[in-house]
Amino acid sequence: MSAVLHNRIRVFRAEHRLSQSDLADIIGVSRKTISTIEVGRFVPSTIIALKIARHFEVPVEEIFALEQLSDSP
Amino acid sequence: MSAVLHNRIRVFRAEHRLSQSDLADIIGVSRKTISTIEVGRFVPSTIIALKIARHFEVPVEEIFALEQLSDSP
DNA sequence: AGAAAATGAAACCTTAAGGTATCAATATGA
DNA sequence: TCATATTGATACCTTAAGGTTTCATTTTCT
Repeated sequence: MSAVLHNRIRVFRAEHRLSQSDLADIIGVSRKTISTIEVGRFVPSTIIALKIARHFEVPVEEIFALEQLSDSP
Repeated sequence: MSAVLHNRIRVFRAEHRLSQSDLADIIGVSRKTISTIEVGRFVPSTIIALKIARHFEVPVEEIFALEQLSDSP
């Protein structure tokens, strides 16, 4: 199941002038969660992805994208 | 972070005549993973959600939807 | 420059995701 | 009807997500 998850959270945060803490509070998670997702260390749950996308009013695919690796078609 | 994640995987599987095993193989996860997600017992990772949506050629939001509960805006 | 805000990271902990294997019940089809 | 496929569930295990807290570094703003 090795795939890399790219994200553009930082871009959307910047556009909306939100700090990681701001977004974390809005979404209802900890700042660490936003930070680790943003840096690409953790893969968020679908619930978190949907909440972030919903807040920025874009589809999930505009924020998160798969980068194909070796396996998993 | 209590939210319920609705999904329409079964509908898309039916339309595409795929068994849980079929989809599991295509996505690269176990059948149990598809089953538990479909039944709503587990919340899948964003990677799995993207892979499922990509296979059915629809946005994630057409397959997975948040159902608001008490907290978490 | 100096204070305050923002960010990345680390340690530590708890719980959920996801894997394998197996079984029973239900569909499906020849 | 009988065989096969499909599905839901269970038990057990491993690892990653996500939380809290804290610290150092970097940005940002006066």
